[in-house]
Amino acid sequence: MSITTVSDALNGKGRLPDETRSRVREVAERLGYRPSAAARTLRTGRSGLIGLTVTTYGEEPFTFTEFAYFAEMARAATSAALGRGYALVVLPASSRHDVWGNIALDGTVVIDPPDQDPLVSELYRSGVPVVSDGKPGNCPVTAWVDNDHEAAVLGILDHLSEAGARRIGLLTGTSTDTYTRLSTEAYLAWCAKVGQEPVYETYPAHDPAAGAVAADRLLARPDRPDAVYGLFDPNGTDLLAAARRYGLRVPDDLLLVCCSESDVYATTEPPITTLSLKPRRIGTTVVNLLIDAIEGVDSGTGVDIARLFPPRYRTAGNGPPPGTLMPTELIVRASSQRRSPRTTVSPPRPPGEV
Amino acid sequence: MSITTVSDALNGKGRLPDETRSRVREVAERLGYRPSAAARTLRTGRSGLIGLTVTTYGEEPFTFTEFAYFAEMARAATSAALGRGYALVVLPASSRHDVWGNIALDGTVVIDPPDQDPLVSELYRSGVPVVSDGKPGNCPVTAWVDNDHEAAVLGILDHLSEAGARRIGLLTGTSTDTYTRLSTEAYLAWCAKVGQEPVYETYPAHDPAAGAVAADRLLARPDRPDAVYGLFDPNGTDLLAAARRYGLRVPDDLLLVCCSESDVYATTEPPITTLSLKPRRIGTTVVNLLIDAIEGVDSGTGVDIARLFPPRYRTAGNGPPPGTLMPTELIVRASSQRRSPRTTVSPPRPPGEV
DNA sequence: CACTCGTGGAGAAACGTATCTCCGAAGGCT
DNA sequence: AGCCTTCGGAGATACGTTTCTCCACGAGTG
Repeated sequence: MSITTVSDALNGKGRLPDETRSRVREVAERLGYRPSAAARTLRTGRSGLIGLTVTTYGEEPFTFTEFAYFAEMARAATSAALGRGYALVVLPASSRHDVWGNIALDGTVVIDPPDQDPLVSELYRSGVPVVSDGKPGNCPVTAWVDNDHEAAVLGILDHLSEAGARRIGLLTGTSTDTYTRLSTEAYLAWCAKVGQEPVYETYPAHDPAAGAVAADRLLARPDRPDAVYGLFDPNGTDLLAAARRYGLRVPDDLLLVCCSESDVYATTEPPITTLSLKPRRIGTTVVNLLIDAIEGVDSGTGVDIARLFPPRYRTAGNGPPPGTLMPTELIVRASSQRRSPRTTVSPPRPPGEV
Repeated sequence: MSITTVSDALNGKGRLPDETRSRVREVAERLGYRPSAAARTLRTGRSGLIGLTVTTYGEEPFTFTEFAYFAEMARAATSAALGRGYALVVLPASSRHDVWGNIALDGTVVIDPPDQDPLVSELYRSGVPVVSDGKPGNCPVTAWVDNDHEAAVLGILDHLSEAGARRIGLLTGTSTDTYTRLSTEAYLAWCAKVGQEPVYETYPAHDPAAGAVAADRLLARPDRPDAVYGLFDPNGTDLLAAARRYGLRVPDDLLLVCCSESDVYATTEPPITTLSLKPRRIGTTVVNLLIDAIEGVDSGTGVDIARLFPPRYRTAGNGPPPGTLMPTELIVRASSQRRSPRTTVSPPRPPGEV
């Protein structure tokens, strides 16, 4: 009885009679044998570990559960990874460098990497697949997934227009992440197209107190908007409170929409129309894309051709990394309708239209 | 130039002149050399990885961000681990068994393990340190941390009594986790002591809709309480809504306290008194205890004696595992005071009093 | 009989690190 | 001069897998 035989028996490889396999398994069970994950990782080059990197705001070590989006996304990602036999390691980009170096990762998910992120560049250079949530600016990534923020904003603006809005304002952030940038750009482009003067206020999105102040500023302007879209989760309550202070009725005097994953907006007075980014879909997709890349699966055909080449040629593809745009979902409630206060949900567009 | 020299130079070990060290480091830098985490783990037996296990409710893969408590606790735990050079792997207890086996963990944090949890037993038997959040029933663990739930409940009941409550009700859960059990027992003991008939309703805490129904049941009883403590985060809003339906004014007709980490209760109408379990403190403590155990540090003296014995003798201590009770914090708001509506915060007791 | 072929299994190398042991050389001491 | 000590570094081994190669043996085949 050799080591080879045991290994083959436990892994279902080699050519062994079933009798030998079961005998080996029985003994292993009796001994309480557990294969060494470290040795297996060393030998196979696979750890079964995926990094989940979150960008950090402010001084907090990391804020990944601050917004419901991150929490939901991380949950879906963990779940999807587990389902395919991988586990997730939460690793803020700001972690001590030695922690990053001490962990064997098969791949990494990065959430909204800043342009020229040195961490992402280094990972990519060392051959670790990187899939980003949020269209990357200049980072070289294996693939990326993002919502169609432009379409989402345009859809909301059109929706508000149809509800009778004449001057639509925006509550947006000061940071330069993709979400904020694309959404704001889409707003400005829409304004240019329809000939409306932009009316917006910005604030540091990571500061919960600043949101209320910014909402107040927006409604205090001389060119006060008659409809507002708030880019961040707490904006709905902030705007509602500000509207009350100014004696504005929602939706009669002010139409309101905000981006949020929270269902508290179903029970506010009035209920507020929200845009959902569907973080669970994003998380699942990101992880599946990453694992496909790790395992060298061409997700189109299921057949693996790239695997026949040495690993270093895998990521040599020139041209932009493949991206997937995922649809958002507008949950229409009373705050954005002057006619019928009934809640309706827009059918999500099918994914894959880049 | 040998492998030994390189290893020593990079790790700051051995006796080498500084000149050699810096030369080696420079070449390593130029080559973009990164040591193999897998090989290091194999050789040293340390992976730098800590498992974070969450018990699962219902059919959802895992619900660890459902309650703010878990989210906060996990965040603090991740942060504390990172600060000491470890990373956290989120691993639901219900994960496929092959995932557990495939990861080299230096230790595991388990959140509220059920009695006789086979997973915990196996980990403990294989020598992996296990620290639990929540006093374990019959599980053999290395150490545990929990809030002083009994003291917390008694404190709340006294607080409500002092505010004038004559009949205090409880909204509790059907599950048998430590938190629910200890809190409910403390309530019943208090009732027995002061001679009040217990008035409580139970519901499956993982079902968000069931909470509102149970709150309604509680206030619909013929022996309707004039004060209620709700054990779970959403109970505050549920009870408030139920009180409105029955035309009860808070705090005039009904005093309200619930356990929550959310600060939405500062802005409800009226603001609601909450009990905070201080999950960040718990998460930090749990992780530090675990890492102390991993590194064989006797947290009392800083001197390591146990390390001198073979590892298998480390956990052989008989007697109950060491536990730490952490204080809670009662944030008193208008809902539990008939006199002064000003918010006050009780001073937290110092930790370490078991 | 000589051969091929399939079956069951053994041997050994390799993954990349950390560490234990040992060795030569140079300098200081008696 | 001989010996001890310190310095700087080389060699070898082990960690526990996976996997490639190879071997022995028996059965079938021409």
